[in-house]
Amino acid sequence: MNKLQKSFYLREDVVQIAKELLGKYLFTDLNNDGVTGGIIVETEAYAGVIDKASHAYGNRRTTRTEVMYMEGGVAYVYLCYGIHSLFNIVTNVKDIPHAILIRGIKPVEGFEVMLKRSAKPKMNDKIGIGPGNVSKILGIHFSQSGESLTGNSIWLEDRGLKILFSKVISGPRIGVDYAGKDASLPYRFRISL
DNA sequence: CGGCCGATCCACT
DNA sequence: GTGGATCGGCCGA
Repeated sequence: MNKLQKSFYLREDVVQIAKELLGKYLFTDLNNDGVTGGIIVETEAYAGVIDKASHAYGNRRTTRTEVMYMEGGVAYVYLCYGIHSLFNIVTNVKDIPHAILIRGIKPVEGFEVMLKRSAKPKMNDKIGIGPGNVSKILGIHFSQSGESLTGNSIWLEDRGLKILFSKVISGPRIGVDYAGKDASLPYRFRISL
């Protein structure tokens, strides 16, 4: 197993890391349900205090956003629209609140458990598409915000899958119209597998 | 302390 | 293509 180590998350270029996350494997082992996970196929970068789309814009610190100020390599999970837990990966060093939203995975392990969590009738590659669905099928809850990504509950692996940069589609982020000109930054990355 | 609203999803037309 | 579900956190009073 080639688990991504702390050093991967501590680098300063959050946009670069967001791109590199495509093709990496995201796994969870929670609630004694066994290992579940898949290949990351869509990400969005949130570039900290200067990014109006980020919860940490303007160095805003609250109980919720404090997790983003932790040293890279932890999960930032928060509730959206009262229903969905959205899973983010915190990067950069302590006090630099960078984060990457995982918007989609392609399931590879623990199909039965993920299908059950999704409450969908049948399995397909779409059950992991959408940031709310990612957390849902992986069993991630916003109470897990701050959880380490180098432990045994939630982690990432590099299994040697190569992504052609020519196949990576970039574009503006979703649902951030309120962010002024930052809304048009090409911080969203995805691939089709 | 109360009101507002969001980095969404799904069922329905 | 559209609107309803649903609730914790943020902000202003």
